[in-house]
Amino acid sequence: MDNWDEIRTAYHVARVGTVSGAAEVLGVHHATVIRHIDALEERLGVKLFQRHARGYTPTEAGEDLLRVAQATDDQFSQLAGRIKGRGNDVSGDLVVTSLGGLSHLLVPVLAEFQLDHPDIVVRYLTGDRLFRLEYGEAHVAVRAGSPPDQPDNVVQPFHRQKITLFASEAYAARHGLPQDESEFARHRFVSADDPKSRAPFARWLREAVPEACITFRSGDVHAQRRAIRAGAGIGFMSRLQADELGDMIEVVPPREDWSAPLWLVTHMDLHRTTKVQAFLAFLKDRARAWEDA
Amino acid sequence: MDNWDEIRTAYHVARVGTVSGAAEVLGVHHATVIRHIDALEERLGVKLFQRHARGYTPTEAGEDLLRVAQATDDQFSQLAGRIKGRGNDVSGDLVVTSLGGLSHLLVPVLAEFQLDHPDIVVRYLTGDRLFRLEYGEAHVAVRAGSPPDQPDNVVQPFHRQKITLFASEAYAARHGLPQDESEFARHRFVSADDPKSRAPFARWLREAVPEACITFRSGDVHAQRRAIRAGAGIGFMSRLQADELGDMIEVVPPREDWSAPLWLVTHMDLHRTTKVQAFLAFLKDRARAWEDA
DNA sequence: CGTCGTATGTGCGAATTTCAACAATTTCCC
DNA sequence: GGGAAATTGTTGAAATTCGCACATACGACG
Repeated sequence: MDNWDEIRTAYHVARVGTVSGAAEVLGVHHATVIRHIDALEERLGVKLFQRHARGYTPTEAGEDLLRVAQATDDQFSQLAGRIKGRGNDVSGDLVVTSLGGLSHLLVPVLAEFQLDHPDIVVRYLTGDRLFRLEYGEAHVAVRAGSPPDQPDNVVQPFHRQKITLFASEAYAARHGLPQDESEFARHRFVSADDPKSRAPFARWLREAVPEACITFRSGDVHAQRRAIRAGAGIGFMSRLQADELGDMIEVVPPREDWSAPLWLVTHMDLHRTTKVQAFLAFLKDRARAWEDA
Repeated sequence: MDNWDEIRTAYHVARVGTVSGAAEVLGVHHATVIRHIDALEERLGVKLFQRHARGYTPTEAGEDLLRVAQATDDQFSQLAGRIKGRGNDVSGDLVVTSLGGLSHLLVPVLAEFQLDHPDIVVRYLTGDRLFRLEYGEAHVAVRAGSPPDQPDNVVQPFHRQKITLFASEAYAARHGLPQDESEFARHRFVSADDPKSRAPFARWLREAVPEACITFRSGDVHAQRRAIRAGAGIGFMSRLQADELGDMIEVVPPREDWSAPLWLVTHMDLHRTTKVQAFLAFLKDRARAWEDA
């Protein structure tokens, strides 16, 4: 039973009772309707209508088709309503992904956004692997570093974190603070575990500080942060994070070339939807407050 | 939501996950599939799939469509099965119509046919108006008189009733019986109420018998029969009916030109179905027994 | 009884759809 | 890392479908 359009044609003929009337409803020529019916009957091997000069009267098979097609038409109408409506309301899942290290930025925003839109179910995905927008794994991704260049993704600059070296007050009390770069060699540092990290501040650290001074390494950003907080060493952190933790001392002023830019990435197909647009607008609005920090 | 074929295409794409795979299943070119999807998405204003090099991943809207279309496909498959099967088994309604005067012939046959085919529901329609095959009011009609010449109906000769004049024994005892036509004028006759009846025996009666002698007239054949039986007059009846009633005297031998031929009429569209064919074969078989009477 | 309005049915030209081939990209696998 | 396979995307050519005009038939209404 292929060719659903012919079923739809037969359905309207059964409803209206005449080929001409059905043709008018369908917006096609009545010859087309006749040909559809003939083709469908030939394929089924059963007459669906009895032809007479006053119109088409459905046979038992035709009435059976009428019932089924009526239900189908209802189903499709509801489906169209749902689909068209879905584009214009903010509901369903909103899947956001980012590197785990950005959760302190995103989670409060996500929570507030969910409060504004109760029909939304927020799913915040983080992990070591990158979740891929092109496979529909997420609606919005926050990426760091060099601008992503996926062809099907729409990328926009988001936020530039002010990043610099921090030490805890406990560390400063014990080891003092370096006054300039020449004193770095006698301090301890906390850094990422990955020696090939392309983050600008990580590259700077590899050049400015002897490797032996990096005494605490972890692949997890949260663990690094806790280590700095606990006085394990001096390490990079954003000002926002430092403010939040409290008792953190800014070792040197922020440098522009340390800060990794953040990018908002959405898939082309989803970028236009009001749900995604609503979230992007909300996120950018909240991000303006960060700039003042 | 018109163009059901595009929904069907989208359904298969959502099922298989790739345009190429869906195209193979559908037996069309993959460019066709792409255009269907594009057209459907444009009309809905919402993306149904996210495109990537590994295939098409359905969005929420696409998954919604998948569910609905899946159900639709099931429904249509079942429908096709029912419709195709219906052509080959003897079930459902069997609607037979005839003039009311033939019920004594048809009812026993219909009852026996229903016994042979328990899935059949026999509906026997009689009435003063002719039920019209071309409007689907009946599957089979038994017509009398000149061969019907409807273009869409298939007509076959059925049976020729042996018709002649009968009188009840009570009438014969009271009035005697006419020995030849010259004595008709002093007898009483039972006939149809319609002075314009074109039935051959009715026309003959109008010419052979003075109108004043027709003392009992009724539009209902059964009433005429009862009147003859009650001795109200001499009247036309088939031999079969007379045998059934008993105590009837054949006034004159049957004449070939009195008997109205019966015709079996079916609508072209229904004539080929096994249900109708089964009934026609059954009816003709039983009719052979009448010939001997 | 004839006319008119509405219906189905059919041949032919045009428009839309479909097909075929090629290009580009990604992933898988060695 | 590199080649092979698979998939999407695009453009011109072919085929199917569609629309128009006309023929035909039937019922309603004076």
